[in-house]
Amino acid sequence: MSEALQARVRGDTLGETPATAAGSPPVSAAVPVSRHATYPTHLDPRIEALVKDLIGRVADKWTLLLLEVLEEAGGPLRFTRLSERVEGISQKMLTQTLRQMERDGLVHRKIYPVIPPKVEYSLTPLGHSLGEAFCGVWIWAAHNLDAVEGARSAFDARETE
Amino acid sequence: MSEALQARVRGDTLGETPATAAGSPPVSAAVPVSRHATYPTHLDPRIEALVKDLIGRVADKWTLLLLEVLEEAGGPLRFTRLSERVEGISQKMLTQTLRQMERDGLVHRKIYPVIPPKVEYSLTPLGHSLGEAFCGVWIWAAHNLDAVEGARSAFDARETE
DNA sequence: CTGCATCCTAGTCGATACTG
DNA sequence: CAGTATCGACTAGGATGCAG
Repeated sequence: MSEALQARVRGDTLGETPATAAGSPPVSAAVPVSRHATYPTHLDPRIEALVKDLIGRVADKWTLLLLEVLEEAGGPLRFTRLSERVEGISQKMLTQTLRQMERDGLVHRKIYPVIPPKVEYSLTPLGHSLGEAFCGVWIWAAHNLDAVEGARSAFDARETE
Repeated sequence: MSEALQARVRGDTLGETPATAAGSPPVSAAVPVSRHATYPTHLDPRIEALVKDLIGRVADKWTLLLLEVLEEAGGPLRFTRLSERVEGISQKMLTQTLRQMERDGLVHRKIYPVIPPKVEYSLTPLGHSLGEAFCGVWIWAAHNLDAVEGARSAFDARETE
């Protein structure tokens, strides 16, 4: 899923996109979920590719969960607190995901040079805005859970017959 | 990101994922209602889990791409057309993703009993609505590409120093 | 044309052990 | 406490070959 990303990270020339919104106002969020049949990304196939890539990365399971936990917490959380709240995550994945999110500018990592170590993680404005953007999907999911469950049952029944 | 899904589809027991199994009515556990107040899903931790799961599945790379291609096409597309438009997808993944989406009620599969075979795929209203929900994320991604790129460069530079 | 079955590999995740 | 390092299990996903 991340070939393109990898390429970009490595420095390959894949078009440095100057931008989608160079001069536009920063991250206004309010989940626009618009109505049109066509997508808002017909700008440039290159940008589209990057966007897809970005989405793919950001739509990772743990990223999503961490995003929500941090959003929910409303403030900084320490490593251990996070691992407690995100049930089922291994500390490896926690570290890894946090690093990625930090790299992508979604979370801020504050280190207190004390013993024992203390590190606090919090959402950056960017991270927060992403959380809001996902709100639409979140709502969709909550709203259409039954529909999906139903479709699935129907499908499985059809298969089994 | 979709291990859990795969597992469930296969019928494995991979502890963790709550019983979402297709036919069985949701297990109503007497779980304390959660405490947060910021997200739109503070309905029930159970639902939250399902929603997370659902999102995890639906946020898959190929699903996203197919969703967009179908959305963009505005009408039914044949298997081969799809494979042409979603660059880089193997036929295995195409079939697999399509099946999953069909199972989840996102796409409709119309088979013409002719020779050679002809099958058309189109978005169901549910699938279309999901596309719209993702619109917010899509916009966020397009809008914040540079921010993320920047954050990443900065991060990498910091690491390298 | 559509799509299932098979094989095979690269990457991913989890558990464990160790350190500043 | 907050990680890093390592190893092993698992599997997503590409390539091929075949069938309806």
